[in-house]
Amino acid sequence: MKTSELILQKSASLFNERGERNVSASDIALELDISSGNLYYHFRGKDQILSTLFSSFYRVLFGMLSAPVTDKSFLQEEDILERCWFFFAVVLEKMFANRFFYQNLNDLMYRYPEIDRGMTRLVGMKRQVSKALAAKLLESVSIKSHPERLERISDNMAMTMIYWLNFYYLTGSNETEEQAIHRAVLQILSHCAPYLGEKQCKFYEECEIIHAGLLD
Amino acid sequence: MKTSELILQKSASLFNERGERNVSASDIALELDISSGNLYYHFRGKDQILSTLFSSFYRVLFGMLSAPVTDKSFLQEEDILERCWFFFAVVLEKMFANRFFYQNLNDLMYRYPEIDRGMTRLVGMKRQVSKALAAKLLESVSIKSHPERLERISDNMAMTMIYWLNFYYLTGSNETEEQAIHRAVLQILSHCAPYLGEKQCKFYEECEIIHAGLLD
DNA sequence: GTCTATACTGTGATAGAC
DNA sequence: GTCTATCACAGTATAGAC
Repeated sequence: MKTSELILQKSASLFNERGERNVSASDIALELDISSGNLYYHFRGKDQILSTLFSSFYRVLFGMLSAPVTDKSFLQEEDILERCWFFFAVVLEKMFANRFFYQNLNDLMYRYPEIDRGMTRLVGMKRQVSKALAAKLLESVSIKSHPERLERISDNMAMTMIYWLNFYYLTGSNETEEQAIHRAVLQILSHCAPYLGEKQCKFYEECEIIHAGLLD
Repeated sequence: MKTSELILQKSASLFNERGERNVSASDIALELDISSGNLYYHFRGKDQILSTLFSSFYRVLFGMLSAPVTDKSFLQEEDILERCWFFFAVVLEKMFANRFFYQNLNDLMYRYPEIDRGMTRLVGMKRQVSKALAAKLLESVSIKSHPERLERISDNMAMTMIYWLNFYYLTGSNETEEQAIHRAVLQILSHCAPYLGEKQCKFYEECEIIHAGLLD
């Protein structure tokens, strides 16, 4: 494996572990058993490592988030709730692998205009997608007459997508990655739970039961 | 006003503005037109300033959060939703004034064991209070048989309490402090909205209307 | 590509004069 | 209490040898 690839990989894992601010260029070099001079040969500095990590993260996540609004068939499916479940699970998995961006969101956006712009766009997509999915899930319910209600719900979904893993960490829980992600998906969908139709409600409750089972 | 008081006050406002990590002891001294030597006479360093700010924040917020579970009469009131509204508004106002703690929560908890312990306890209280309030608000509804549903809702409330202001900032909104806080309260209460009784629902909708009016 | 050596910077921190 | 040095150190960055 190429050194520059190794640097990116190790940087991401150290950032996740200790927080981006608490990892210096020398720390990364040290952990990889290379000299810091070598590291600076491959990247102009920590800034560029971060920038590279972010653009690749941005590209992938943006693609994932676009799917439901781009792919016409997505929203038409019979089993829309199941599709939502998988959609959020995949997105959250990607976010989890790069959770250092979310754990220090404000600081990173303050210091790097590039991350600021990118994250703002990603948040925009998250809200847009949440709104589209919520609208579909709740189309049979009578909140159509309350547009601000729908917005309230989709904003809650977007916020949960972004912050649930942080929050869950705060509660001192130490589940496996898989459990944490499933729980997060459940928590996102919970915003729609009171409005679900009978068949969808059944699926949602099954998810709850399966998740409860995982915790034993 | 005493210099040490001025230091604390200016530190908090700079932390809110630029993020704690981006403010050095010399920055604080500079902004106050005092020498950094003078600052170090009053505090052992930035650590101690932060520690002082946190203990005072912790003491006040913990007291506020305890009220509903300590004060027996709180949950017995007729107008429980109104009381919840004021409760959250007061708590959020305090949190807003010290928002730098929440904007860099992970990093601060990673670096300062004291903040870690304190914040963990505060989060615990937030969850406990949310649960008690949600249980009261929803007591007439049939989710009593679904204890995990109640937990889902109260966790959503606690998460919203902690992260809504961060999220709202991400959406690029630039409301006044007052509007932002009112919106946050509304968003917290929205988790209970689908389960409210007729009379409470009316109050909730009034809040929505008033808030919408504020935005014009 | 990789190393060693070195220089620059910002921040944290203290001593001693006033 | 407040100031003016001054020091120590960590993190960033570069030059030049191999």
